[in-house]
Amino acid sequence: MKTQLSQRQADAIRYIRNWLMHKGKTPSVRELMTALGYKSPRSAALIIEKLIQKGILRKRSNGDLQLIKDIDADSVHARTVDIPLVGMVTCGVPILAQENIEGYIPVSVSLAKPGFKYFLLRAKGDSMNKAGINDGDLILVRQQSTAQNGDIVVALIDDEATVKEFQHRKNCVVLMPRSNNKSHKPIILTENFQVQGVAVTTIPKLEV
Amino acid sequence: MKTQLSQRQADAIRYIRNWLMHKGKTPSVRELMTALGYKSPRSAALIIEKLIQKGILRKRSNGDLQLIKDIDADSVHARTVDIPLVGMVTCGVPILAQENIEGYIPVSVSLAKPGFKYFLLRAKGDSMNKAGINDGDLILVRQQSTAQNGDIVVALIDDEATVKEFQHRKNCVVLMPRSNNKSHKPIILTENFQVQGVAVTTIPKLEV
DNA sequence: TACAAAGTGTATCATAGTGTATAAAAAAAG
DNA sequence: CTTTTTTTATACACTATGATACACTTTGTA
Repeated sequence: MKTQLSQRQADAIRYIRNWLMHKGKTPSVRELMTALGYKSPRSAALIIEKLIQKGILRKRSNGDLQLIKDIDADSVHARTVDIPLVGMVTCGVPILAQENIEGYIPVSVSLAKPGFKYFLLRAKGDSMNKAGINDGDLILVRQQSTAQNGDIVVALIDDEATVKEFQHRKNCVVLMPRSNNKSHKPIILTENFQVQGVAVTTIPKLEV
Repeated sequence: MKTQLSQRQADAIRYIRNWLMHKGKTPSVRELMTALGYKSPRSAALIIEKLIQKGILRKRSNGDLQLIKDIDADSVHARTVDIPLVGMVTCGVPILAQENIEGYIPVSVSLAKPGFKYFLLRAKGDSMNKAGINDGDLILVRQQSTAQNGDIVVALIDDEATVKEFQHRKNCVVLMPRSNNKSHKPIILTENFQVQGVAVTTIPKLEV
């Protein structure tokens, strides 16, 4: 399988993959156009035609595009998707709102699997250091509103992104710290609260 | 192999090699024409045909030219080895596959030591300028699949040869940019990915 | 409901650059 | 001089790109 791709075509595939990951659909011709630096929709349409011809894209009956044989994450050819890095959480706003996103970091698709939404969160404090999460680490979080007992979850408590261990009790939810610092206390919540996501991996602090 | 070359043919090879090293492609027929002082594209095309006939150039299936061997390599006193120059990376194929090699460039054996495999790669962008690697520089890479923390490695990320600093963390691998441009982000990968090689030297871009 | 605005994919035509081919002109060799 | 080789001047087909237009769908609003 030796598919000769031009630079533009490779850029297009990566752009489409990211768009799929974050918005759940493929970009329009004009969005691809501006993203690739073209000035005519025709040029982007031609790129798409070429990719369809090469069997990488497919056009469904309803006109939508589908990315076919892209996701083969072998160890030699690493593929990545851009995951938003959430910095400070702004009050009263969804955690993934534009104003909370500091930037996008490429993450291997073997960590951030297409089909789910992820974000990266910078850990603060030492409330989870027994779980290997220390101040400044990056936490890769899969966005979902449900959790199992023992999961490390991200929750919005008092307009702050909190990382704790999830424990569902008889009629309430407890968020447990995992720290050797005794000053951190469990947080007790009612059952009808929502988690923002579940931690998948942590990346030790990157000194930049 | 004593290939007798006319002056014009030798000039053409030098010109083509410079284009390969600095622009990453072979010149068009008309550019060769003006460079050699011809006034008709036919003349330059004839030169190319002759060089193909002598086995110095090769025409690929897609029409691009490839520099098979370099004239300097014929000179006995020059203690050089021909190192493949890798251009666009074809997806799903080893980085040193024939279709990725634009040509061969003579490099001193004091840099490319016999016993290892090397290739040359053209740096793109400014993501490593703090490490002294700037856009357009040629990077001499020793081919190997292991790396130490802090090594400047070449990896295949999203069908592109990426040059970054290698950092192995607890449960993942991070490729760090070394730039004073903040827009470059680290790339987060899993442990089961392979490095293509380690940068040995960089050859700064020269003006043509 | 009706209508306007914006966004969608697609098509048309023009332009510039590409490699290549043809035949005439010029130069070199006999 | 004639013959052969090299160089020139064009022409042709092909590709990539750009500017623009057209019909269609969605969406918000009156």
